[in-house]
Amino acid sequence: MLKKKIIFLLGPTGVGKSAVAISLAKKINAQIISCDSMQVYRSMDILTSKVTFGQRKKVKHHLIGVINPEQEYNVAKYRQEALAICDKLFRKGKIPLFVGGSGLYYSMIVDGLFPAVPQDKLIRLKLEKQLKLKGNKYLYRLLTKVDSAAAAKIHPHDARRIIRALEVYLKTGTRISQLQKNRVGLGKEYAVKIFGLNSKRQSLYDAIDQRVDKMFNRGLINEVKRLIKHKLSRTAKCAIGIGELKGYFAGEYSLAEAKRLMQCNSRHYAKRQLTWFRKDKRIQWININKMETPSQLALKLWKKLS
RNA sequence: GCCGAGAUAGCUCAGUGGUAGAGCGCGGCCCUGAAAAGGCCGGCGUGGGGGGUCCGAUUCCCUCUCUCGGCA
Repeated sequence: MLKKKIIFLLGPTGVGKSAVAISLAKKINAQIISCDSMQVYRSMDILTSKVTFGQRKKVKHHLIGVINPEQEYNVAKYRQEALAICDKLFRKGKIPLFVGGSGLYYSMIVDGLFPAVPQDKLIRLKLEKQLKLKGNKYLYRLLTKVDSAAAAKIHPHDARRIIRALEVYLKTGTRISQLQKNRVGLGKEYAVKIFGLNSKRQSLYDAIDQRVDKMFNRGLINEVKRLIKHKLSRTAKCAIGIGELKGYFAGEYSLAEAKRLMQCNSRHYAKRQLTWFRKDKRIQWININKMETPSQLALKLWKKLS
């Protein structure tokens, strides 16, 4: 039986994945599935550097602008939706091309998520309250008692992960460290190709700085002004640019400073993405050295698909 | 030209007669239902040049250069 092809194109923010992906998709009759935790939101087009509608007409893009920014989103939802789209594409004889930079989302598609233990609002609230009252040391000690393996992996300051681990234990009576062993990723029926796009650090940072400049020229300020009239979900409001511009709107600092902060935070983000991807030895890296066009890069990738 | 202040990490600046720190930046790392989030680790240095005092100078003295104020 012929294996089902799935292709991933990963890389840090601003490296130029989108254009390459479109060019590649056209060559191989693929459709693009975004692998981006922020582009799933509507009304955040400039902010998250979505590809234009015109470009999206050339190649069908999935999971871009499908969620209301007032709603929360997470990996589990993403995985479910992305895999459903994958199946649909296979039935149509199309190749799914995942494109994005959200390392966790990528990893949960390829390597799987442990059996469903969704968030539990009540348990969460209780734990968050305890965190405020008694501090993270208290919660960490609690975790050490119920799941020492998880505690060993989590830093005592990392409140978010401590809470999640406790939540899983309190809800199911099973340790998260135990559950994490049961991951089901993409099976043998798939032929998976994973590419990473990267460039020299300085060029990447220059590109990021320029991209933020362009966002402002395209009307970022108005977009964010419109956006923050609504009560954004705690996931949506994490997009780089919202907090930075809010500070400016509140008169805490100048517009130039807001821009500087955005550039700085985007660079930090890109650096963390690279750390995440670097350890994944399945990724075939394509380094952009010269003035290669997206279609030239796509051709390079295409040749490696053979 | 005169007077004053200063010159220390990529930037802004502390500090000390026994070869130096902080914040930011920068680098590395962790990551399983918030992931553009959250957390951890790392000082990356010809102390402006030259001379002197001293066992020893980044620190004290002299001088030069430069920068910033003020007066001309």
